[in-house]
Amino acid sequence: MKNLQYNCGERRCVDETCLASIKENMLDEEVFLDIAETFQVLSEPTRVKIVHVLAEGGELCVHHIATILGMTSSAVSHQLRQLRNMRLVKTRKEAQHVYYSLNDGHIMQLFNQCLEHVQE
Amino acid sequence: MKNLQYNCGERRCVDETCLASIKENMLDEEVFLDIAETFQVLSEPTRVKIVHVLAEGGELCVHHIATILGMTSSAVSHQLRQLRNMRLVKTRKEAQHVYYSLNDGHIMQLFNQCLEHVQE
DNA sequence: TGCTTATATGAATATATATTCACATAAGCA
DNA sequence: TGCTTATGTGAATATATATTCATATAAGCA
Repeated sequence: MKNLQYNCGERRCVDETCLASIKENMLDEEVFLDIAETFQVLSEPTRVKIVHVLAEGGELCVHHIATILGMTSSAVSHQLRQLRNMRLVKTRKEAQHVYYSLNDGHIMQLFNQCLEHVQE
Repeated sequence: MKNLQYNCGERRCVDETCLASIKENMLDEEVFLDIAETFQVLSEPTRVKIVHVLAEGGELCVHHIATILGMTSSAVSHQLRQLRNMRLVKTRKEAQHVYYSLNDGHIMQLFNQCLEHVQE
């Protein structure tokens, strides 16, 4: 796999040959969609907060998350579905409760890195 | 600064004392907004593509970016404004052209990390 | 000076999506 | 069995935002 680590532009590139070469090096449309989708998960404050409280609480049911955030269970449940679909959280059912917890994955790495940056 | 690296939930937490403690450990609203805003920049395929072509081309004017992506200059310009506002790109004016290039920063680290994950 | 190109931007439109609301299901409990 | 609580979800609403369109400005050029 080609190394695609990106740095700041040191190169200068304006001729037609170069433009054609950039066009050829375009990744599949799907890759761009995947990247956008990944960032999209944490592009919403509510979902960011949910991830944070799960990191703090370890395992929490919908009602508790909603209480902590001061939101309705319904709103939280809708957002949890998205986090579930993106495998950012996992669930454990116990009686009438559904406990949510973080599902270790790539996105948590991004989250941690972003948190560090923001807190600098 | 408190260490806030998050792992999967090994802890179990359901009692009221614990809930109160989580509430106390909530970060400032602004932190959650900052994180969401950071991820928001790359949550859109067009902006992801622009970052990619700038990484390939080094320095490109609006028209060239638009040509490569098959979009109007206007649409690209609108998106570039957002990337500019978030300091993800920088500009250099030369005659009637405005050359855009990546502005090394935190978000590019996130971008590279995400690209790696997606390509696995 | 007039014409073309490059860029930027406000307004309008189209689309995506967060939250609310109403409601359904399932479990515990009196 | 009824009542309450926990969760999930479709539809409606409200809001955010991507793209288009019209237009403005600035630079190069005939």
